[in-house]
Amino acid sequence: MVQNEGARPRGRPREYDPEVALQQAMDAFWDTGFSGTSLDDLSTRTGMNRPSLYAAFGDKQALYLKTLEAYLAGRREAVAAALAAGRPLRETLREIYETVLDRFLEGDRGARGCYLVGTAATEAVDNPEVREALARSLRELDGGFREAFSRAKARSELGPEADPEALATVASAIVYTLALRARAGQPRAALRKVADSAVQLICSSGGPTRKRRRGR
Amino acid sequence: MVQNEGARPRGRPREYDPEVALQQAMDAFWDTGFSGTSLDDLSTRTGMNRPSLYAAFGDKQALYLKTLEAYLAGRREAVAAALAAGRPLRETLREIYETVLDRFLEGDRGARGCYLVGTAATEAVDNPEVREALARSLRELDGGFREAFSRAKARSELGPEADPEALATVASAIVYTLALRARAGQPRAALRKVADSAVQLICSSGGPTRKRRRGR
DNA sequence: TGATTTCCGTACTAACTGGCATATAATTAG
DNA sequence: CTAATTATATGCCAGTTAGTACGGAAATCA
Repeated sequence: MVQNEGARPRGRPREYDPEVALQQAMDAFWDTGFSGTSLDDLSTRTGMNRPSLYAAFGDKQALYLKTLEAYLAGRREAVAAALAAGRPLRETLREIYETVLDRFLEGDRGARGCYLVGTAATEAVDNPEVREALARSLRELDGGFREAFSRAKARSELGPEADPEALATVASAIVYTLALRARAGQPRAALRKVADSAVQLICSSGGPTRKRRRGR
Repeated sequence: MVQNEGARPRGRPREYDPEVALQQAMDAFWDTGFSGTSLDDLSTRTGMNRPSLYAAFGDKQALYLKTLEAYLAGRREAVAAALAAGRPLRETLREIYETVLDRFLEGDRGARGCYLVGTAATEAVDNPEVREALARSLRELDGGFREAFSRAKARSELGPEADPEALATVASAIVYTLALRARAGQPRAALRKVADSAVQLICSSGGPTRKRRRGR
């Protein structure tokens, strides 16, 4: 709302908050995909009329790409926060999965899973920019998990034979399967069980030097 | 082509093969999703004009649901074949992943991953029938893997502590991550590495009674 | 006050959408 | 041959699509 130093810009003030509107546009795409969401839908959900949408975000594809970036930025932040806490591997993984689940299960019209899985995957074949965003997203999540496993290994929470790269691909695969399962309507309890099984499998792998810390 | 006992049906013969046309329609949806594929697209890809499409498969959604079922049937068959061979767990898993990868990487316009992940996931929030098909698909694949792990456990390829249910969710998660990665453009070698890491992790879990059969 | 800047709202366009009515072609039955 | 049957082909429909032109509204600046 307030601009630089409270100095309002020159002309008629906007009646929307660009960040809020972007989030609302994302919600719309999240429910019905890129192709399945019309400008009328976007207009309704954001409360902006089409010319304003254009002025603010460009055409439909540009708007969609901006929502993708916003989503990625949010996830990046969440993963970084989980890593920064510096807690044991098990807890870090659990926190990431729990955070992710919260996000996947919200939504007025039912659980929607991961935004990328639900919308970008469909568009990726035909649209190089979306495909690149999807690829970047996969690399980022892999990287985050790899970092977690590397640290755990350095702290001897994992044995010397543990392969952070390999564990990271499995750990991120769990995120995507949770996304799909959420979208298919599976209840939270089932999803949590999936995550817990995976944490168990991952943390009890990689050699004999594992810590046997059961329960929370 | 040939009908029952060579007896041709009454009127003008069709100029298309329903099975081939269904496959072609599937290819179209696979590339651009349900909403992103128009009846014109379908008409072009199948070589059928719209009235023929309607007569053969019903409306767009009915056609799409039929392609989903066909895809599921194909995958069911492939998994059953891999299980029926009765080979060691490692080899069974490897075969399933290799089969799946072949399917995910084919396509004129680039790798397309899993049909369900690429198309049904997007539609699942808004469309109960698609959501149900997606849920069914997840259950089926989980079930197939569970069967594989149960058998392996019975043959002492896995230790008594191994949990077939938990392993199955991880194993199927790998399939979906392969689908996403393929769709994001990752090369076959990278995908194979993902699969191999997962096989390694899965097969070397679950207690002490594991067979240490390295390499092929 | 009036000029300037920025944004909003209506209404429009040309193209495309899913679906269907109708006419015609190709085949079998008698 | 004619009638009946089944498929294809053309073309239309009303509704929707993404995108834009244009005039008015709301603010600042002088």
